[in-house]
Amino acid sequence: MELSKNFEPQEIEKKWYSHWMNNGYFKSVPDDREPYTIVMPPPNVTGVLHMGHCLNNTIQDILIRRARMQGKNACWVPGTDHASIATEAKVVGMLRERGIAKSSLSREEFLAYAWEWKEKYGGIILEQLKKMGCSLDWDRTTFTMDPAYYASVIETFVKLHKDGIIYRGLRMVNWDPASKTALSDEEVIFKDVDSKLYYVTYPFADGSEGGITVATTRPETILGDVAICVNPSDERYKNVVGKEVIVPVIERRIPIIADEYVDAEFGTGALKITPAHDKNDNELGRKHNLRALNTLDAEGKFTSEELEDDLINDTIISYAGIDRFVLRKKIAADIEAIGQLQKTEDYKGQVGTSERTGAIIESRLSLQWFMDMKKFIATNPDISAAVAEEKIKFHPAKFKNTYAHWMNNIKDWCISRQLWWGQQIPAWYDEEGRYVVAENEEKAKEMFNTQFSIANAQLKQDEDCLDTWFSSWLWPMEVFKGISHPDNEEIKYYYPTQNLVTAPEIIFFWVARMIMAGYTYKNEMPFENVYFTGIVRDKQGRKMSKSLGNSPDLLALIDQYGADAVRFGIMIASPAGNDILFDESALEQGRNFNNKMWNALKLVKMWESRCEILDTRHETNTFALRWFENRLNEVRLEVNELLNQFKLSEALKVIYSLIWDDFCSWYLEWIKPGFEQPIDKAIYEKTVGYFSQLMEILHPFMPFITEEIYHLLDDKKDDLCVKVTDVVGNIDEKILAEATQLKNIISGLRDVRNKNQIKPKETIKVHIQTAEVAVYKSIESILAKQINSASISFVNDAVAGTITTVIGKDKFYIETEQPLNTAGQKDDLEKELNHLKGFLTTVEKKLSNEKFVANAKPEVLALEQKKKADAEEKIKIIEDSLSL
RNA sequence: GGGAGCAUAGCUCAGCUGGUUUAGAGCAUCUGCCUUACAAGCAGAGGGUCCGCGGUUCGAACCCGUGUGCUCCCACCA
Repeated sequence: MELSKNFEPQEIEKKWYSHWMNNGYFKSVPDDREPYTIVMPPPNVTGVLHMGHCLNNTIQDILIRRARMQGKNACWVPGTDHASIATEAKVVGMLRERGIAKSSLSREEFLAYAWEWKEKYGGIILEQLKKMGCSLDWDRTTFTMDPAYYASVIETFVKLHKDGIIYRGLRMVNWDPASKTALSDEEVIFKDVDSKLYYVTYPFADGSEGGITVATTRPETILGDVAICVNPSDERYKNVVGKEVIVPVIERRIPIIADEYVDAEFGTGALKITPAHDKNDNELGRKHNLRALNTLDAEGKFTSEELEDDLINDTIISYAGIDRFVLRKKIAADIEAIGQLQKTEDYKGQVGTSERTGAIIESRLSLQWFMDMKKFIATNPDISAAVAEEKIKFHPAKFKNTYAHWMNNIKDWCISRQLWWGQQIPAWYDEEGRYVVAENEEKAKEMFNTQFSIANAQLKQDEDCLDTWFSSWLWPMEVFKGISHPDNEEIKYYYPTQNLVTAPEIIFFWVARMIMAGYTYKNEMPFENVYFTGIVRDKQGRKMSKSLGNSPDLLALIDQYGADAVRFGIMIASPAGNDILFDESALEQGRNFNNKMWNALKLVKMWESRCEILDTRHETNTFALRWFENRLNEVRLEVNELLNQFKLSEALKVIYSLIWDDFCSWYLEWIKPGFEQPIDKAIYEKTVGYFSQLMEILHPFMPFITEEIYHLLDDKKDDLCVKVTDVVGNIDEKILAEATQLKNIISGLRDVRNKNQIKPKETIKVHIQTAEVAVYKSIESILAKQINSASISFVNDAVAGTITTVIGKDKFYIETEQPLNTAGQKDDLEKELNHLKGFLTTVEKKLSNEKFVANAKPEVLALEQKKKADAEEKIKIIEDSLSL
């Protein structure tokens, strides 16, 4: 069979993915093997594949393929997340483009559009993962709004409500005026902004001279002011506490009160209190029994609905419907017009923004559903202990602290969203606003009957739906129906899962909450290890984003370089938890690696028809065989160890070097027969075996090319994808050391050739002066071939008229036609000599130090003595050479 | 404001509990090669005050202190 010049991934990748699928290799059913489970972090249905997914899923695929090859029952579960707020925003946008307003639709009509959208776009990302070679059990694909999943979320809500952990209450929440919904604290992102501090004077109500000046960044909230607060120990304001002042524009009389909360150092030391629009103000308001007057509607526009009639004047009527940021400037101008704006100052502050819409968050008093997290985590001490005690291991471990800190400062979780796309809150209200929480209307009616003695109540379900994360926290259980059908065979077999691979950004959103849910509902951790990936950035270290246009099209990259090369490129420089700087040159390196292996295959295949049973050359070649076998085993142990520690990119580097350097550059060259010469059959067969093993080790990282080469090497019945790896045998350290020495000699003598400008085709003659002639017997012919030497002989004395070099403890005399560059040789030897002398000095210094000799461990001391002896010996050899 | 982490070759990073040859790899660079698997390649080479300063120690890239510069997380001082 003719092999193409370079590796051509496209067809081969397609071929193998369908082969693996047709054979059901990714499918898992419980059996008597040890399970190895990963649940994929479900991407949003709105998503398309980007570099972050690529990194994340490549890592998972490496782990799961490795487990499969370790003989475990590997199960990797795919799925998608309904992503309540993100998806709803997309659907609303899509409708707007079609000229349909969400407000013109009923809930049912809107949801019909949303499902239509989900069916159309929701599966795209999963299809893209197949291109990357991800070995997911597709039959298990789960969606967080599948009927059973939906029911399990509702059931969880009902249970937690019954236990008094979920409650409904009027609280200050983070309000997103763009999507008109409440958000949890985690969904608010604080950003630095340049703003202004406005100094506004409130005149005294009794008409006395002056007034009190406050500094505020938000003049628009003045309309909701109910008090001015100062620090009780602030001398400046001692006399005014208890007095009343007039709020500018709205002309409301409000008291001056005192509270320790106020920082006398900030601004003027006087704080205006707006309980309806600020969390801290709200607390102060409650403490001091103040009203909360809301002046902004759900979209962040001014409304006078909650103001008392007598406070509404013409100016205020003219504010109706004005957006908060326009209003800010307008009110500032109006206050300035009446001479009560003292000054404005530039101010650097922070504002909270919505993670999804980017809108600036309003603190808003709102009736929402909450989870009492302190109470919840107190129900099971394992929730806090699991990570600290490393029952659940974080990689890298530094995220333990982050987790612990969050747990210790946990706040109530606002779980209701004013959205339709999601699990609708199972609370049922009658006309008088009484409510019960139940799985369905029928049960709700029964409850109304027992609780309120109302038969056949007319009930209406809560309009709102639940936070997306209130469903995804059940993911590792419910993908195996562990909530909807507890104690089924699958959940018993697959749970707890082994690994979670995810981004540190969602440690609170998701990881922490899965741990809580896992311990609560299964009394068991959801996963043993959490591998936190870094953020994929561009070459300059910038986050990849649509607006910067620095986010490459992954599918185009796969087309261009092949999936294996992309996987290689993204993995080669991505240690756990570190950001990765994505550079297309890494993909080139991956593609080049493909070609390297492909060409090695071509070389080996060329020999296939030239196999003969040969005795000549065989003896020295056994050195290459014995060495490579041991080297292979050595690396297999090392890779195994690295993978156990989740050092994936380290492992890949080691394998890369094993294949490129050890196998291609050294081993194949050592056993390579001369031009059109036959190769020994035994050597050929061993080589095919080694090559197959190399493909086996690399397979989890680069599944397609390895499977292809594995099969092209010889006629194999099995597939690499499901091959179970053998145990590594013992390692012969002696031969590894001898090979290292041989490599050093080859490189050293090649360097001599280079420096003396001996042309590659020109042969040399080498005379070796060594104490260990026997060692050279097995490597002699390899050495001769590798340095293009016509002959190798052993001598006891210097050979005149040759180039002399010292490698290790042996001297080499090189006979050549070239004129001798004695000066250059001398320089090199002297350089080496200086280095050794410097080294010897440091060693001698140590050894002559009494305290070192007294304190150092015996093996350290022995080592230093050996270093000294070695150095002295080498120095002597070089000095001998120099004297010639 | 609180906490965590990082700083090693031009770039990206290894270097585990202090001693293994006066620091390693990949990429990039330079030199020589179209050598019969591979120029997307081969062979070889150069390149570092291990961020600064101080300390502990017989011995520090590694431990401690301090300064500088980055990064991230948490926290609504209006």
